[in-house]
Amino acid sequence: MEKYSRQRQEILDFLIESYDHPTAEEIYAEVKKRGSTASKGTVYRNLNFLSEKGIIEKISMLNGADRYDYKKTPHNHVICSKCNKVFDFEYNFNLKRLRKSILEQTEIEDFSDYVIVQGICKKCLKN
Amino acid sequence: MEKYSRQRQEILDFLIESYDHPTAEEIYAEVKKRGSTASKGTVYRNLNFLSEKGIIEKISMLNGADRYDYKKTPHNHVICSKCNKVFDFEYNFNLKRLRKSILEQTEIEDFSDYVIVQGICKKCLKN
DNA sequence: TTCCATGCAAATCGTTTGCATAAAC
DNA sequence: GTTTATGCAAACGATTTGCATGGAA
Repeated sequence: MEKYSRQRQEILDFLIESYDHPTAEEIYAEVKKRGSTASKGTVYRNLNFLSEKGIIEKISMLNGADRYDYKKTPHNHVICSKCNKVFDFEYNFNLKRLRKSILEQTEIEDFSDYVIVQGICKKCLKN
Repeated sequence: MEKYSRQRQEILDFLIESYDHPTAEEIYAEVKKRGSTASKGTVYRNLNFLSEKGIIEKISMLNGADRYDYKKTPHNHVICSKCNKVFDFEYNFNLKRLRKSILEQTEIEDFSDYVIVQGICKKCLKN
């Protein structure tokens, strides 16, 4: 039930080479600049499609537009709650123990092997 | 520069007794039902005020409206990415080590002592 | 030739804002 | 009296949707 399209490919291609968690708006602007015919609706539709497929990750933001990340290797995110910048970090959680805690305490059955932490970045701390 | 108001108190009171991470809309409906005169604008303004003060926590959602939580005791959140339900869980992270990883790998200086995990709940897994 | 994906624009949702009024101090 | 908070409605940004058309299988 899935069909190839040039626009979807262009959007995914951009995300694969992208390392700074762009917003839908930024993705739209960039693929346009590269000559894509993709409309804004198509960009949103494909971002949803790709994240439902598990190919990319939708990063929900505290304030402002969501951001998107191609799933290269599993990694965690820290988000600056002032400027919304997203940083990647690697960390070896005790997944077995974390899994046990969540299963025991909540109704969640299946979950991601990465976490999100909120914080304030150096730059914003100065201001 | 801060002044008491009945509406703010009503909103906070509701959040204190609330254990299910309501949205702004739900908070508005509930305080209204209890006889508050608070308008929707006032609800939003106060939720922002209270979360900037650190009295409540704003939980940014993957899809749909943000949710709010009175800060009872520090705890982590797992969010079902299908139905958006938020579950609390307690877990003893190795905060020292986590702190070190984040400081070394990112520009984040100061961060929360809880994490957010994404998952799918039992109910949604069935469908 | 059948569907799925697109482009476009209008619609929707969640949230913020401007302004006149009301309440706190 | 001065300042901060409110109510209301309009404005806003981000995202979704309906519909006619175009492109892939």
